[in-house]
Amino acid sequence: VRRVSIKDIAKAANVSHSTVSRALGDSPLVSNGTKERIQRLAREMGYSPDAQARSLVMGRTQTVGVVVTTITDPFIAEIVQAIENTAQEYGYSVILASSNAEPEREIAAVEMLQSQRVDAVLVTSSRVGALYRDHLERLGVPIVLINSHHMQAGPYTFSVEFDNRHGAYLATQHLLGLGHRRIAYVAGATDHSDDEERAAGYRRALREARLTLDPQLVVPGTGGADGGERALPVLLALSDPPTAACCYNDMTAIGLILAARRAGVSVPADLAVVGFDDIPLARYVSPTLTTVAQPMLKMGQFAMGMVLDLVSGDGSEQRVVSDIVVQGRLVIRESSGAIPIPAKLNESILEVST
Amino acid sequence: VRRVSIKDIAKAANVSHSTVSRALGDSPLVSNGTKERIQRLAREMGYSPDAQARSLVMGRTQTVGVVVTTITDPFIAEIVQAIENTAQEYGYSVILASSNAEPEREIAAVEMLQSQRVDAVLVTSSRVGALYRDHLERLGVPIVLINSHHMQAGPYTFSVEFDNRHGAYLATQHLLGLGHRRIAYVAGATDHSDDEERAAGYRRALREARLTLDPQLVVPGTGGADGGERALPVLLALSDPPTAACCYNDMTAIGLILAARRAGVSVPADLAVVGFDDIPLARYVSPTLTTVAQPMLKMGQFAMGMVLDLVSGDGSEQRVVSDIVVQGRLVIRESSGAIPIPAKLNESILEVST
DNA sequence: TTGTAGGCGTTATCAC
DNA sequence: GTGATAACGCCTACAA
Repeated sequence: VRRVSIKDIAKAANVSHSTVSRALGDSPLVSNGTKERIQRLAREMGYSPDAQARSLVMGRTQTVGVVVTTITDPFIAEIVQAIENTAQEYGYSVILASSNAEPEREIAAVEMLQSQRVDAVLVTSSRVGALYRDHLERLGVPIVLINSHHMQAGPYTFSVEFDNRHGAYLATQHLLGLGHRRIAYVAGATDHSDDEERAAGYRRALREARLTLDPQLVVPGTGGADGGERALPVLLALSDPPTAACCYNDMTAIGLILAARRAGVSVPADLAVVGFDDIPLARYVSPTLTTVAQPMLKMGQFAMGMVLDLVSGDGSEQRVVSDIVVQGRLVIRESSGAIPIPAKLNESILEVST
Repeated sequence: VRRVSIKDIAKAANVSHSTVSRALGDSPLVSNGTKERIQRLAREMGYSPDAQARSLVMGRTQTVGVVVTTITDPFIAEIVQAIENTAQEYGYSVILASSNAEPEREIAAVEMLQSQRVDAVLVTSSRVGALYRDHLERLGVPIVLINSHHMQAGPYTFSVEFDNRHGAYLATQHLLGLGHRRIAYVAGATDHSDDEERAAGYRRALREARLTLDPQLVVPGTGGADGGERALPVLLALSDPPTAACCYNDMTAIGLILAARRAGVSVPADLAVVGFDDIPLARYVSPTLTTVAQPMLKMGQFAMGMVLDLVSGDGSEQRVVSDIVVQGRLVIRESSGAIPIPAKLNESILEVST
């Protein structure tokens, strides 16, 4: 059962295949009569255009590549979902490639996407190594980095990033507003730039409140629940222990809360806790977790939007696309001890020119 | 900066483009000298083969389509991850299409995949409508349905399914083994075949234990946490309330546990609870949740493995591929009141011929 | 308004 | 061993 091509339709309609091509493309150069006849015929014969053949002559595939570390990360999944939705809306297909954070697989993925001649590449949450960056740039197609810290923008590289600093600032400010003066910061993995940015937001909030930074209140973590669990005894052992803790992320906060419960420390009465990320779990732990939510949906939409801007037109003109920084939103739940009023703050977008 | 093709390499190497094609394909028909020379040249010139052009002549794209309702579902994400990993391993690319469970988008997705000329399609967790099935079959490529209840296998359609019945049987048996005699079943959404199968497993376990089925012990739910929350008062109001509950899924179980805590009912002392699915949350609620884990990784691997079997060869011979049914594994945690010994039971595979 | 011819980047089938 | 040449399915000048 061979596939039906425009030539088959041409034969059946007694016209040339170019006429069929035009009719299916709804060209004005073909009479309405034959146009309808051909379109009906195409439908009846079960014609499906061959995207491969089309891109070969058109020079664009209407396809984008999405590189993720793992689609298993709920964060990334949400972003990819948004990307796919917008892509579909504009007639683009999405090729998914996961790297498992292994450099060699990341490179293999890029090469695969290159062979597939994708019109653009979107990369999420990659700690882009210099070497990898070179491979990306060599692609010769626009690249949009999402929450992937790129040191310097290349000619093809653009970015959508989350404002970690401001997010942590909001979280800390929230605790300050509740009257806390001894506020700890439980960090994530060391030398992770996300963590550094969040720590900076924490410090800024304290500075603004004219509090001196007590280095003892900043304890290391891991990014996982164990980090929070190990942090609790360290904090309790302090001569002047904190009454609140701002955590690198939700899992750290959850670890801290679990450890507190076991130690008989009441959250939020004895220790108020805020997390970061708003993972699904956050609304199911007890107490439910106050945290900073990232607008994954928007980030995906913006990223794909940038791609669409970049690939539209014939590519000759210089494109004017700005990097984007999105702001988070504080989600107040039980763990911080505030009256849980669904807050909807600062869900604005800050644009930064390239 | 035009792309470099084999013709460009041919010019640079003073050979014909066919020789280049052969050299790059590592054909034995070309002398080692020129072969190496050409391959080096290709690398230096930054050549990347054009998958479009190749598939056009080869008749296969080395590409599969994956249709999901939403990649946001951690379950589906895990399966897709496994699919992508195996696909990558065998040199296949995956095109992702999400339907949001909307029929029209599901059809649009299938048409897109058809235009992309994917070699096969994998569908996860779709409640495949008859209409949709027709569209799928019309594709003319093998289709593997994962946890998508397909009434009857078509010539191109194969399946990988989870044994819901056996899973619920295991869960219920576990509660029986702990001495419970009044065991409730909190259902999911009505007319969902997963739920029906799980309920059947529950009934079977009770029957085998020579217990009469009390219809009052089977209460409706929603599939979400609210279903479990609403179930609790219904169960407590019974003249002879249950001492244990087997839930349609983890979210239902978690809802039940949350409601129990608020009502002062101790879990597992007053009410033992088991869930189904082993979502990430299950190990973080308190008490941690005893549940039935589905081997998502395996399901993805099997599914992609079937695809590889189906597309290998020249397609002329009849393929012998069996539908697959995978078994779950009971994960014993705190909520059922058993001593939490990591159990590794029944992780076997049952094959059913097509 | 329609048809003819060429080409997109490959691989495959012939000759030489 | 290597080189012409013809596909694959589509689009698009150019010609009629």
